[in-house]
Formats: sequence, C-alpha cells, structure tokens
Amino acid sequence: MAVSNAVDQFMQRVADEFESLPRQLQGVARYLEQHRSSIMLQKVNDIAEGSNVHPSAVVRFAQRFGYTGFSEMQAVFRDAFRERTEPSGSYQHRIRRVIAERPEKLDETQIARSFIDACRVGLDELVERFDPARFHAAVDVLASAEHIYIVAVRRSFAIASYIAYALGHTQKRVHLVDGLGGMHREQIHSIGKGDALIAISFPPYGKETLFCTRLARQRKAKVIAISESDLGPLAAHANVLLKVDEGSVFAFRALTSTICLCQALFVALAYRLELKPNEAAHSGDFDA
Amino acid sequence: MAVSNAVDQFMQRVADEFESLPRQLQGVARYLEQHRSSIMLQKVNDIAEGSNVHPSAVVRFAQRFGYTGFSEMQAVFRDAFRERTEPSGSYQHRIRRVIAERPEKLDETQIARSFIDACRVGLDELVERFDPARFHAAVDVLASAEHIYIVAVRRSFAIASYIAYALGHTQKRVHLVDGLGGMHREQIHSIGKGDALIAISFPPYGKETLFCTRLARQRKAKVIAISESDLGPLAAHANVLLKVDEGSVFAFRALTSTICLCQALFVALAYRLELKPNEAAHSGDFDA
DNA sequence: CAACATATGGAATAAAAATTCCATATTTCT
DNA sequence: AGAAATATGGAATTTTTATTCCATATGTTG
Repeated sequence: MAVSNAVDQFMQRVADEFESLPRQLQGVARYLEQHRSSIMLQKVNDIAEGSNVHPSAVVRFAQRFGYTGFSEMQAVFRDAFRERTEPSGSYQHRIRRVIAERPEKLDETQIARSFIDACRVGLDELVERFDPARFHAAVDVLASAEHIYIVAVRRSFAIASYIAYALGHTQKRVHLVDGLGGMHREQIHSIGKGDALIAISFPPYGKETLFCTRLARQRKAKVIAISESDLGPLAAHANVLLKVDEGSVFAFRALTSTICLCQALFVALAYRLELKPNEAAHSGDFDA
Repeated sequence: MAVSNAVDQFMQRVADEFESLPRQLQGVARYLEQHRSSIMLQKVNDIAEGSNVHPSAVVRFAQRFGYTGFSEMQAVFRDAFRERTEPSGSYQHRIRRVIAERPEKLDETQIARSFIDACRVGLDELVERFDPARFHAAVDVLASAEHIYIVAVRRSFAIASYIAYALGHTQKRVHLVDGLGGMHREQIHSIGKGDALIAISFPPYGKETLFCTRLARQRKAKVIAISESDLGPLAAHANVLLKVDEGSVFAFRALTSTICLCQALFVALAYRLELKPNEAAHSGDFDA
C-alpha cells in the first residue's frame, strides 16, 4: 500500500502525457480529471458527451494508456472506489484467501492478529453507519421505562447478561430473561405497557428471542432490537432497531461491535439519567 | 428522519413488503440492504450471484417494486450517489440541515462516538501489545485440557458466559462457574490435575474469582488469567496471564478488547483442534 | 391429493454498451 | 500547396448486459 491508489497513479500518467495528446483526447483527460469520483458509474457515452467527443475517442484514449478499451480503464476507478468503501470486505477476502492458500502455515499469532484486525474494521463501520436518530430513540425508550427486560440466547446471551449487569447500576428494574429452568416464557410473562424489552438476535434468530419480542409487542411494551438488518424477523416487532454488522472472519462471528454499541447505549443512558459518570461507573469499585 | 433520500425511501418500502416476498426476493432484499452503497456499480449478475439467485429473479424484484426492470431500479442508487457527491450547492445545504436537525441530539451522538472511538483505540493497543508467546501458551493449555472451567464475576461474567458458549462447540467438557445459588465453591470444587481454568478479573478483583484461581492452583490445574497487569493478585496464581488494557472512557470500562481477545483465543483453539472453520462456527447455524 | 397458484431457473431474445472499421477531415511538414 | 501523417466521427460489429418467455418445480388450498 506504499504508493497511493491506482487512480492517482493513472491520473499522474495522464498528466505527464497530456501535452502530447491530440485535442480531443486532452478533452477527455480534462473531463476525467474533473470527474474522477463518478467515472466509475458513467457509460462511455456519458463521458464522450461530457467531453464533447465521439465515444470512440474515449475508447482510443483508454487504449492510448495501455488498456484494451474503456471498460478496462473504468475498472480502475471502480476498484479503487470499492476498496475505499468496503475495506472490511477486502479484509475478509484477504484473510479467507490466506487460509485457503496455506492452512498449515497459518500460525496462531496470525490468526489472532487477523481476528483483532477484523474487529477493528467492524468498529470502523459501526462509527460510519451510526444512526443518531435511532440511537437517540433507543435511549428515550430506556430512559422512560421503569422495567427493562433483556433477552438473547446462545451467542448473544453474553451481551444480554452484560446489559443486565450494567443496567443494574441504574434505578431501573432489570429482568434478564435467561431461560434458567426453561422458563423464558414465564420470565417475560409479566412484561407490560410502559416497560421496555431489549432483544438481541442475529441470523438464524433464536426462537426464544422472537417469542419474547412478539409477546412484548402484544403487551404494548417498547422493543429495542439489536440485529443485523431492517429486514429480519426482529425488525417487524421492534420500535427501535439498532443495526450492527459484525463481519464474520474465519466463518466466525465477532461480538465486539455489538458489545461496544451496547456499552455506548448504556453510557448515553447513564448521562441522560444524570447519573454522574462516577456514580454510574461506580462499577469500577466493586467490579469483576 | 423526515424525507431522507430516495434510496432510504425505497429501502423502507422494501422493508415494509419484505415479509410478503417470496424466498428468493427476500434474499435479494437482504443483499441490497447489506450492500446499498455499491449497488450502483454492480451488474445484475453480481447481485444475483451475491444473493444466490437467478438474474431474472433480480429483475422480477425490481419489477415488483414498480420499476420496468433492474436498470431503472439501479438508477435510483446511482442518482442518489451522484447527488451526494456532485459539487453542486447541495453540500452546504446538507450541512445546514444536519445542524438544524440535531441541536440536542448532538450530545448523545457525541457520547456514543467517543465511546466507540475509545474502543477502537483499545483494539489498536491490543494488537500492539500482543504477546505471541503467551497467547500460544494459552492455546496449549486449552488444547491439552479435557475439562475447562471458566470463572468471572460481575462485569466480566458476560465474557465468561461467552467463552463457555464458544467452547461448547468443541469436544472439551466445559464448566461455567456462574455462582448460581451461591455455589461458586461447589462448582469449582471438582477441578483437578490436567484441567484448565480460565479466570477473568480486573481491579478490584472479585473475591470469587480469586478463590477459584487459588483452588485451581492447589489442585494442580493450569490457570489462564485474563487481567490488566502482571502485578495483580491473579498473576501470582496464573500459569499464563493474558494482558488486556481497556482504556476507560467516561470513567467507564470497555469490554471490547477483552471479548475480542477471548474470541481470538477460541478461534486459534478451534484451528489447533482442527475443527474446520465451518464446523466450529457452525455457530452461525444455530446461533443467537 | 388434485387443482391451482406461485415461484424458479434455463434458454432465447432484446437492448444497451463498447469496440472496431473506415471514409473523411484536419494538421504537419517540406 | 501538396503529400504524409494523424485525428475524427458515422456506422457496423461485437460483446456484454438486461429482459422476457416458458417449461418445470414448489407450495397451497379446498
């Protein structure tokens, strides 16, 4: 990654040769320079028109710089864009490829590093896709509820258990639906209007979680769902849906983004409730 | 959230109708949702492939939502992107709107952003201070133990519960010391030589965790401690100590680095045990 | 479980986009 | 100014991409 991106390199070459280019191709060059950010989605015709030039001139331009044609040149712009906007995708790709290529050589340190890297990318995306309106709405719901129920199963259960712990430091009445003794149903049973449910679930969505979510909704409780997408079964019954997209590395789902979001939620709530930070995170004093 | 852009509106419609869509079209919907930012430069085939669907299904999807075909639907994404990036006066407009929209909200958003940022820094440090020798040693201990006990209380309990879940996917016998019914002592009681204990604790160190750690050591079990420093009380009784330094923000301790490390540990173990990734993270299939 | 409705995917077709070809125009050089 | 070299744009061709058609599969309902 030493040298900057491929587009810059290419544009540099164009600049160098610019003087020696025929009139029309200079026009194309100027146009590219001026619109580099949207070349990736333009057709030859758009560019030709924009440069007041015949489409074939654009093709010739590309060929002049060593590409077989316009398409190949455009690919440079497209790929550069992709790389910028889907760093995680390329990450995971790379990692997956590494594994596919040499499974024996992959030592534990590499595994750990890759995994941590992937988690970092996950947090980057969390910031990027952060939705203030929804976050705010979620804090609202929590702030105005007296009883807060929390449900999640299997992999996500750890998250629920953490939230329950954290909320325990507020004045709210906290109910962790942990399913102990198979009593999910009984534990959520008393939820009602004015209460809030935090439900955390990812594909393939635990049925206990879905059950609780539906029940909560029937009982007019507010539901905060933490899930992957607006389309899953949780979304339908949620008042607020907070999206978290954990990239999976090694076909293995991370949890960092989810827990980070939940902690952020708790911190924001603590502020809203005017717990002084020290008071809330009194945590620090009788903690694990 | 007034009248945001065309893409959001469209995706909203998709979300609304999602439930009533045939299976394949739901797949397409999910794909779009997950990749909205790059739909504009994908071909029908890319999307079809990404959604595990025949190209014609993608066209049908577009038509279902009132477009004449895929191209017209894609134009929505393309135009939205252009609008955002064209250097027209819209930029200042946007900024002004953002400011106008969130006068109060700014606070919570800031809190959340700072918190997530802090977590990112935490992960950065985790990579930097990563100690391969210790990590390797930890994997060794786990790989050679038949029974694995896990203990942590309060804030760290969530981590323990996650580890227990993850290890449940291996052949190891996993014992989560959860203290249910006040039975920490009884739960750890049967630990012995050849077993391993994972203990997670941070200042001010839960006494249950310390108790278990000491007992495990007496019984000649191997102890993996996850803690802040080499000097704490855990260190003395640990065979391997993995250091995690969560920065505290708002006088509030994050958990991301810890859980990230634990997941990395599990992934490395899974590889060591030659669980195929898919097998281990079969997780994905009957997960939360 | 039959009859119907709906969904799916292969293959043909249509449409769009890119590329090539070539006749003509323009520039350059002597 | 005339010849040679180069550039240009119209139109044909090729390639790629999108769409439609339809036979088969799948699920649903009475």
